[in-house]
Amino acid sequence: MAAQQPYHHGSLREALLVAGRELLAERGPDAFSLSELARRVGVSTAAPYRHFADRDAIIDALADEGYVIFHAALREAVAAAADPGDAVARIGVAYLRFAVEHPAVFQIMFRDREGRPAEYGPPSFQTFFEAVVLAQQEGYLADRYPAHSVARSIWATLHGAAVLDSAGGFSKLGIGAPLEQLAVELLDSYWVRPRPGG
Amino acid sequence: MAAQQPYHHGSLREALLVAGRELLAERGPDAFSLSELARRVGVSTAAPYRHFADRDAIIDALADEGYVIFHAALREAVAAAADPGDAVARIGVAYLRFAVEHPAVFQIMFRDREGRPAEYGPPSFQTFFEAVVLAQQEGYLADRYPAHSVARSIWATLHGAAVLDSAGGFSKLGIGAPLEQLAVELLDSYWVRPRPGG
DNA sequence: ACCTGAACACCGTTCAAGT
DNA sequence: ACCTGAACACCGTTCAAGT
Repeated sequence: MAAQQPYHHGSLREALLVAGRELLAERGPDAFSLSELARRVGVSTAAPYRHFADRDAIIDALADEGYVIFHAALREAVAAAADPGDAVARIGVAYLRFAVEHPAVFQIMFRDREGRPAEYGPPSFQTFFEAVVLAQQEGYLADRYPAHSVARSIWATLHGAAVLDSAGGFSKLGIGAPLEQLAVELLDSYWVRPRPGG
Repeated sequence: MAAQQPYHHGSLREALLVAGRELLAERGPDAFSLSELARRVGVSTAAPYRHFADRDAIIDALADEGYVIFHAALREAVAAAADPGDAVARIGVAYLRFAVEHPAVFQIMFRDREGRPAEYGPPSFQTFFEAVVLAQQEGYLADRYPAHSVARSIWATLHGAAVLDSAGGFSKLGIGAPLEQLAVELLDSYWVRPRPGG
């Protein structure tokens, strides 16, 4: 029911991102086609180049959208937490949930890329890091190593689980436990005193 | 100095795998081109299809080679270990080292794929699992959760660290510590009694 | 049985030309 | 300023034809 498109699309950049989000979710990062995207938006294959440098630039823009959603999810987890230990635990669940619910976006967020190395999705890691610092201070997490080291270990555990799980690695072992239970088992070894409700 | 190739290559399958290993290491999985591979081996672009169903089949074959090397590395780690706790610790170092030394192969080994879900690189996970069982029995690892759960958590920690590190995530934090030190910090929380030499 | 040559559909990217 | 049309180099894959 869209009206006949005028020669100038008007909000092509927006339209490319909206349709791009869908295309990425449908096809995954590897099969994400710029030509297909242009076709869906009803524009020539050259048109997107007026708004993005190349294919990678669009994917990066979609990754940026992912960082925003991801970061919001982590902040919600912290906001809902009863105390610093609970905050770390809830971030764990949120991390896994994000990876399962947005597998393609999750993949591009942490992919390696020339001039844009896979990062921790800052400022998300910063949010997590602060939660770890507080949890250490409250005695929930060991302080044998500095906070950045502990944060890195827990982050790696969550990231590894997210990658393997979203890729089907865990289901291979016949484990279909809910994310909450998985998160509890994954982080179990890090607690040095019981969490509230743990 | 290669002699003029006869019409029948003779060992094309082998040659494709050898050159494929190189091409994969040079370009990474995404830019791995079947045409380029055929060109390097000095054969028409259609020739590889006599030996592999498609591009994915060659990459899968290269992943299989990766599994073999990976598995050998884990077994060497176990063989060199002083006891079950040390075996788990050494597997950790071997895991990280493999990811750093063979980043492209590591990526395709654990990639998601239709009909070939990313797995733990069995039988490598089995080797690791057995080491965890023994380490639990010897009291090095907690037995609050069953061995498969503990093994999964440690595996996730190593996998996450390997992915983030080989993608440049860790260097972002300015941490250039050697792999051995990184492995020690990553696995620190899992030990419930000191390892030999820990 | 194994490989070539040529073709097809698709892709990312560029650029002169249109509005 | 923004978009089209047509082109280029490249890709994966297929298939009749060659040895």
